[in-house]
Amino acid sequence: MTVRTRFCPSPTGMVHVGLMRTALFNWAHARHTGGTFVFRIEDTDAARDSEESYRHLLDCLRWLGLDWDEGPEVGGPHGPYRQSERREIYADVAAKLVASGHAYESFSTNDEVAARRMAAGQDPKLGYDNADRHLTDAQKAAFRAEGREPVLRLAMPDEDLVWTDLVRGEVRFAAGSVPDFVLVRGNGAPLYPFVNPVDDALMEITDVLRGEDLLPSTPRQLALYAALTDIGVAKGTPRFGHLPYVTGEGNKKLSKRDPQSNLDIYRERGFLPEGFANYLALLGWSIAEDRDIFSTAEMVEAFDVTRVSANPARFDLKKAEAINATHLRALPVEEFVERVVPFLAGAGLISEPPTPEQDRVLRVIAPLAQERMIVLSEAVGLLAFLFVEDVEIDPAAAEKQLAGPEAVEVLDAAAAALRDLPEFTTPAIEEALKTALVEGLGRKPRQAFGPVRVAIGGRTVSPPLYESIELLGRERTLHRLTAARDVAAG
RNA sequence: GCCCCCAUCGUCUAGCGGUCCAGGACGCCGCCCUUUCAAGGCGGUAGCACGGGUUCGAACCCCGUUGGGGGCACCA
Repeated sequence: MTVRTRFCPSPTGMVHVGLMRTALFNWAHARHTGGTFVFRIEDTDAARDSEESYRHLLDCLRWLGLDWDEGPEVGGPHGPYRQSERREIYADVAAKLVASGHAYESFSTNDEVAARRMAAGQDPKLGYDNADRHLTDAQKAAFRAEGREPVLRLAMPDEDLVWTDLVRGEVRFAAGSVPDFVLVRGNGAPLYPFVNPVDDALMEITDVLRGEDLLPSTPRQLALYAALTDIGVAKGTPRFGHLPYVTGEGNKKLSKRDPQSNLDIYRERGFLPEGFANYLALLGWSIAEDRDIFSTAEMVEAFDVTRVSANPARFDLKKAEAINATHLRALPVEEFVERVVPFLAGAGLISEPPTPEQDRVLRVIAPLAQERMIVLSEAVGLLAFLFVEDVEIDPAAAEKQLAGPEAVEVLDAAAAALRDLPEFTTPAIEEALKTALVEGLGRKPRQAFGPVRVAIGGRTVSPPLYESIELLGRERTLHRLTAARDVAAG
């Protein structure tokens, strides 16, 4: 039987990195096995769901490079793929469950349940006591007469609930440890623990990979599946695999509150989709003993759910950055330029698309910039000096490099050396500056080039100096040298 | 309180009974290269939570302890 996995988020608020990891694993599992990846939107909570969040979810999935075979905007044989459009289905299945005796009407209020447990000397936290399982028609009529609206509960079987988890092996819950749970609210609204398995069954999902937080609800789903299979709605029970948490500082599950959990910040900083996917994959999975850099295609090739680790993984920004930097450096120059343009344009440094001159400059500087960046947004600070008329000199850099007569002397000598240079090329510039500053003034390279760098780039960190000067051109270079000289002279 | 999950360097992990006085990566610390910052090269630091078994032999299997995490809604 071919594998069918699914990703079924609810469109509420921001997109969580842990959620994306779950999507990635489901997708990779489907792709590795030649199966189908289904995308379904669980928008049954009108109060929290939003259209904007829905769109954003699709956008994030596509950004990461995860395509779906069935789902919103692509359709498929099991649609619709938004739960808000599937209401009648749930009502129909619920009715069948009641008719077949798997589900029943329950009138007890929480207070009544708690009171009964207390009276029996039990902990009220034990939950529902299955008291309404065998209500007579007369009793039900009496409750209705009081104006009560029953919820629908599933009658749990009296046997251990066991499954072989794809990542954890055998997991067992003792018979009687899970109370009959609510499928449909008193007002007729179907609940998540009901609609989720119903949709999975109808969409013929074979492998459910989801967060560890849902592990305790699996026994209920097993029971539901058995009932659904009995009434012909499901063809059987899927395999389950519970993925470990992605945690933040202090081993706590990365919360929605934690800014670190928002995928947007990584996109905005300029993580590459393949770099971020690579890091996400490392959260619970490894491709080989001595390797951790790989493409998404290589992940698909090697992915095996069975080898996913069961222990929680801490999200480590430093490592994520290191992985991304490696991918960034491996990018062909053309592609690097293409990806960096939106960031430079967004900062107002270049136009989009770049002018021919901007493009020329970018192509020259790209390989030099590429190897000293970890995320694309850094290009803005690193390359701004090439695309403006006058640089703004960073005060800290000025204080460090543009203070006193020594700096004035260096800047004057540099200007003099470059003013009448016959060929304004990188080797000629290097030669001229070394001659003038190192030999001429007897300065150590460090002292000689520090002030020049700040004059040119406005900061102490920049791409290689001579290349930068050539790209800048004689006029702007001399102008900046003079401007910096004035700063140094006080 | 009840139920469940997890346990190898600071972090992510490899290890699926002998080839492990435990391998890789990030981080950190040195050194080299060097016009800055990086990158790159070389080297270093650091770990099988504890206690019992099983076995000729355990990081690997079993039990317990401890520690960490999660779930117990007419939310998803």
